[in-house]
Amino acid sequence: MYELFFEEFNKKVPITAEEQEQIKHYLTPKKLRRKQYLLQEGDVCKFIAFVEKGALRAYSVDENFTENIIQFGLEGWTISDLYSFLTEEPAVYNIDALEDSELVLISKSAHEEMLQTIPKYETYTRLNITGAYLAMQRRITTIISSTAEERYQDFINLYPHIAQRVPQHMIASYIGLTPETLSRIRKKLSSGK
Amino acid sequence: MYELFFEEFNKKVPITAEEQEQIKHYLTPKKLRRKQYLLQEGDVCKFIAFVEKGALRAYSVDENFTENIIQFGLEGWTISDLYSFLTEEPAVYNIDALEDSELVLISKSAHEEMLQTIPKYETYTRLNITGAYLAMQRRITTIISSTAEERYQDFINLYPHIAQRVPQHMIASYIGLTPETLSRIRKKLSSGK
DNA sequence: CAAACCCCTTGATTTAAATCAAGGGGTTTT
DNA sequence: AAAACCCCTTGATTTAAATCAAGGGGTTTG
Repeated sequence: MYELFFEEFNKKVPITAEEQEQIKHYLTPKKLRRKQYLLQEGDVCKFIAFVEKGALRAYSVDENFTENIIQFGLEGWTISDLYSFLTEEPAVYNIDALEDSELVLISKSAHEEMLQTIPKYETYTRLNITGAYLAMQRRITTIISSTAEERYQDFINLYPHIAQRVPQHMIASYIGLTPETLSRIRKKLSSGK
Repeated sequence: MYELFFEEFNKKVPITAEEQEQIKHYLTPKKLRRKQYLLQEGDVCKFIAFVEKGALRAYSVDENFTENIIQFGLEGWTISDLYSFLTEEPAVYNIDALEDSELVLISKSAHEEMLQTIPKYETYTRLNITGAYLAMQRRITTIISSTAEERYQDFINLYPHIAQRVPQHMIASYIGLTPETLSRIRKKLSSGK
């Protein structure tokens, strides 16, 4: 139920069995069916979600109803609309499941209580958000200075297994391309040009 | 010398005069002249820099010697090659001053000691990196789903005063455009089209 | 089992932005 | 004070990617 969560936690901050028991009280398991929403835009985001099993995505929808995927959430990853979570303003992102999934949710009050009472949780959170920041910085660097093909290559190098679990059109959206362009790039790359 | 640093610190985490004195021991003031490097790619980044006064930029250089600006650093902001700082691998970014500047540097050892001994410093760091993450997430959302004009508008809305302190070609680089394109957008926007 | 849906690819055309070139004007350096 | 440099703009052309359209094939639903 929380196996992977504590495995990842211990990678970042080793904790005792006692601390683990303490933290468990703040965690809420949740299952999602494929295509089921975890968060819809306009609602306040009231949790941080850790993915024990499955795959999620976070995306915004623009005025042409185009979905822009900003984040995937696979096993071991954390996903949220963090701005909404922290400020309690309405979310701008939607989050739903790409396959049946099992999550560990941390509510706002649990989050704040643990920050106050469990120093290793604050360290875990700082390291988590630092890792997310670095991933995003790297991503911006790539997006700003790369061709479409380079973007796809970079994505595949970074996440070799995601392509098998996520539709091509979602990968295209995530890296800022159209599905047709991605299709042409894939053809070109596979024919060795 | 550390006035703005503690002002920003207290905004995030109020600290006592005693804690402030304690933290002061870990801080190192530094002045940079305009165009002077703080960091060059290939060197390990050994500090986190807080900008008391002035303006800096962080950028990478691609194989065509094109500079891609990933971050500006104005008063009140923190700037570093964080990946290099944390992993001690060679930096991929350069950081230099756009005007004469005064900084507060935090070395790796100071950073780690304060994390261990001053809980409010860990909170300050977590809140800092969380803010940076949210800014970057918002930026990725904009870059992926906007036209060139929308990108510039968004930049100007977010940072109305930066345009007066930073050359246009650097703003163009930061938002992923060429100077010529930015110039045409500015002309179009100012003529009310 | 058929209809409906979804994913992906391909071709043709359009378009937003890049690239290349040139020049005006202000600032900095010698 | 002049040369050198830098910033910015504009025009012309090219190009990478988007858009539009169409269709094949697999999966899901009724």
